[in-house]
Amino acid sequence: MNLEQHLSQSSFSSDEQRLHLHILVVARQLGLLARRILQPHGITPPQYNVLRILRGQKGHPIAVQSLAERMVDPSSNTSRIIDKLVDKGWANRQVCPSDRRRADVLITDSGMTLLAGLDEPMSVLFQNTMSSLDATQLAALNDGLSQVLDSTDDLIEQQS
Amino acid sequence: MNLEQHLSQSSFSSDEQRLHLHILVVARQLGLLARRILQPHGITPPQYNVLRILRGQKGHPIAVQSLAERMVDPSSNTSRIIDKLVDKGWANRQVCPSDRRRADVLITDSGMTLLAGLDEPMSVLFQNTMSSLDATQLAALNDGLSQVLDSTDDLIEQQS
DNA sequence: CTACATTAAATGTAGCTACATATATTTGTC
DNA sequence: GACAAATATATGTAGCTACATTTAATGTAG
Repeated sequence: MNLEQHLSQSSFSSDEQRLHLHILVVARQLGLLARRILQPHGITPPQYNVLRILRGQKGHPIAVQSLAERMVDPSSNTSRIIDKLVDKGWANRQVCPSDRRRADVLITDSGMTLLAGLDEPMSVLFQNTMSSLDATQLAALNDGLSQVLDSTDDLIEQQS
Repeated sequence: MNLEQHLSQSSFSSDEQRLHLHILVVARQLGLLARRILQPHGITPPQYNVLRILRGQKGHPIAVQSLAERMVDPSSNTSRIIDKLVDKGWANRQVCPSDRRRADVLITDSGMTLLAGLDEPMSVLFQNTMSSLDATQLAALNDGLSQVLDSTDDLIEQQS
């Protein structure tokens, strides 16, 4: 089932447009599959993303702003994502003593336990979705998307 | 700026995970750029997606369900997207006489005019974001993502 | 030391998705 | 023809993003 069949469309106006749509459609499917793994554990993809960043801090607290920079979806909503994590006992938030505008965020033991149980199924998901690609293709896709990321970064920066 | 820099992360656990994140991050950026082109015209990406499908019908009405199948984000919310298009005068909806459960949707002249003005800037966006890729890379990316799409389709189907 | 600008985080709003459910209509079975 | 199953669409809800604004704390110039 190629993109044309997936969207019931006979053709696209250019290979560039086709790639654009390919990226959007595949991203949607990957997000959907991840969501279904996470949902039974009561966690959403952005919450999982934040929790993984917190674990990567290895005990060092991190400010909300630095968290936002590392997220897949860096937005001004990081505060609200953290609210949910704190509500569920997976993270801790406290005002930074040296700069009381800042909020230091830390993962809790409960959060670490949750992540430990999710590592394997998520890793299996990565393998399953990419299983048809050989090492050469994997590298070519990563390289190509890295170039596209550069272009989009430039275009987004130009606008600000 | 590669993915590691973009997410302020030193490494990933596998090339598969790196590709997974690459796809999500690039999709987000492409969506953001598209949104900024569309926003001044008062239309959102999903609304634009639906309107383009309606134009592709060349005057033939289409049912909500068929529309949903052709969308990048096929969801149960197509009705609400159409609500917005109708409110803004870009589309028409009327009960299908032969099956009154169905709603036939058509693009209006106003909708056609809107799309005509958006064709060029959107096409420029596709070219700009993909400009660093040569024809071989474009083909490799489209082929690779097509394989991933197959895998995700299989995995999603298994679950239903 | 006061006034203004800057910064960090939180909040308000509109629009979106995913999932579940409700409503209305048609189809199929007896 | 009545009635259950299936179908097409619409609606309810929680959580999400993008953008703008607000609140609180810190920096800085005079």
